[in-house]
Amino acid sequence: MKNNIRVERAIKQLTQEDLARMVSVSRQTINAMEANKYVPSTVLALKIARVFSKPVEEIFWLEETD
Amino acid sequence: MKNNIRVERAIKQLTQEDLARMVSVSRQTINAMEANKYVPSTVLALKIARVFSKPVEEIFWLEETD
DNA sequence: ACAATATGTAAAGTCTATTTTACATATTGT
DNA sequence: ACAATATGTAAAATAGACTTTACATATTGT
Repeated sequence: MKNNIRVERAIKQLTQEDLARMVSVSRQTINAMEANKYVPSTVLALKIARVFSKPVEEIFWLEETD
Repeated sequence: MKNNIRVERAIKQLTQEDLARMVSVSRQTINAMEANKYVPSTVLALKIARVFSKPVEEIFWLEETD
């Protein structure tokens, strides 16, 4: 699975720490997600999508290998 | 977080085991999700939404407590 | 009623999401 | 250039996602 978080964050001019606070996780969690180091929970995906006012599918998408 | 999986599954006339196979998890995983016993990964949410041809947000939604 | 299928649930195990702390490097503003 | 802010990353710890096995109950079709 891949994601667009870094781009969406740039559009909204949010730092990793800003976003982390908005969705109640640590900054390292945001950093690791952007680096595709792990798959977030659905709760976190819904919260992030809500911050960016976009559907989950526009921010996270499956790859062949998923 | 809550979900609609049982309803969507009924609409498509799929058993828990059918759905489990389609998204490559165990039947107990589907059963536990329907019973709100845990929050699935985003990969699993995307796969389930794809099976039902609906956006993730129409199948999973945040509660106040999330 | 009987047989087959579907669902509920539980326990133990594995794997991985997420946190905390800490430090190094990169970027930005003045 | 300097100071402040932002990002990368790592290690150890905790919590929770997901599996496997197993059994009990409920539902459905004949």
